[in-house]
Amino acid sequence: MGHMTSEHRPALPATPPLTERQEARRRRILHASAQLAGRGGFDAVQMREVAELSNVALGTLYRYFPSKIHLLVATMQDQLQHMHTTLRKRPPTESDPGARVAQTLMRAFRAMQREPHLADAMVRALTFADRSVSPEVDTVSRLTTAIILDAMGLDSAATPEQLSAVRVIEHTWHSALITWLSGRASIAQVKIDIETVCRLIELTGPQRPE
Amino acid sequence: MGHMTSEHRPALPATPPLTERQEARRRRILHASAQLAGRGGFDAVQMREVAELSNVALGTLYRYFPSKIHLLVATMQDQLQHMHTTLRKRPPTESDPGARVAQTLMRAFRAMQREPHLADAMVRALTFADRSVSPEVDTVSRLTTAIILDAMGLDSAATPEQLSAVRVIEHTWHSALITWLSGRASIAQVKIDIETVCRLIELTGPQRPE
DNA sequence: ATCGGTTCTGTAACTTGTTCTAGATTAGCG
DNA sequence: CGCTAATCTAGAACAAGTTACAGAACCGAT
Repeated sequence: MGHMTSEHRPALPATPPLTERQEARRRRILHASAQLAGRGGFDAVQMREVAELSNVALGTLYRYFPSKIHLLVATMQDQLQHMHTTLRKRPPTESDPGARVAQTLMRAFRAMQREPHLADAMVRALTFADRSVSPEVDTVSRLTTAIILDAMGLDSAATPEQLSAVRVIEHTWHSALITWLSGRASIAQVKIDIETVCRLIELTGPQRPE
Repeated sequence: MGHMTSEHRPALPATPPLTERQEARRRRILHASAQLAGRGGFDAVQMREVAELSNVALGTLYRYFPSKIHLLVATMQDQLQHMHTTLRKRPPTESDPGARVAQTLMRAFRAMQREPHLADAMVRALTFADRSVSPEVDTVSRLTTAIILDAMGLDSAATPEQLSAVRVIEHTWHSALITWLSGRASIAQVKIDIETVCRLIELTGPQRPE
């Protein structure tokens, strides 16, 4: 009896609909994860502590998130959603697409500077994830791409070259974050790297001026 | 007791000279690490196995490499040295600096395709490393920079802009590798990303004012 | 309200990175 | 050579991620 509930299954193996209590549990878990991560970074997110803090048994935690990496990547999804809606409220002011992307990424970067431990936990999990987490990491990647494309302010679809540039920007964004988080690059350095890579956008097949 | 010779300096610099047997032990450890990594990637490098395979006690292994991450980053240093000398023997044939860098990185990439498990172990360790491994990761970064600068064929010193471009290329290189290793990007995709980012070099010519 | 299957809980066990300890071995030096 | 300090070995012990399992609680359908 497949009713017509809003159920699209393009990718994931049909997430069974969660009851209210289950949704609440999921929330509590993600909240506890972000809280612990914000306090002490990747290492401070200990599965036993997450379970206790969210009033859930350890086994249940693992039923919701099959590994610590899954949990932290899901936490990043959550935070990115917030970031995306926040950024949409105040679109970048620059006129150049490249400059707009750089401005947006620097805003995101400043948000991370406010919670460096949380950023550490999420980014480390993201880059450490192996194939078993690919779908979730891909979701994060798509979110990041959406944020960048938003910043570019494209009316029409992006060209393949532009998409390549966006992917390179994402690469630089993640890797620059890592070097900053591990203390091997300064904030100024990250800024320069972001601005440098955003110049790629100017190079690519620009939207034809009308 | 307190002799003038540097004894247990908590800091980085002066590695006390190793005896021959110690040098041999270090070699055996690195060899065992690469061997296990080549077989099954990051997870297959288990400290107890490394110790046994290199005929060294577990405590000794930890004296030489204070963590699994340190060990794998050192393994990467080792492999990169090889790669550097190998690449030097056959410099890139392209004429454009950007194309030369892309060609060189694609060669390195093909080498990794021959040992994907080893690449996995090394790259995952590199990006997962925290502050305690910063000096070692920095060494790897300097090696990579040297390879890229070599490929550019610079006679004189690079300009700051060029150095920024090189850093962005490094970011892209690492991150693209990760997406490939975790199965989220194809080999062709990585190639495109490398070629895309290498276009930055053309932008930053030292003898080009505009 | 009751039944049957699923989910959740509490807890123990297992895995692997890391630390610690006591004794054997080695290196450097007079 | 013989001494002393450093290093190495073997093994236990600890920490945190992960798995396993028995019983309680919950959900949906009858």
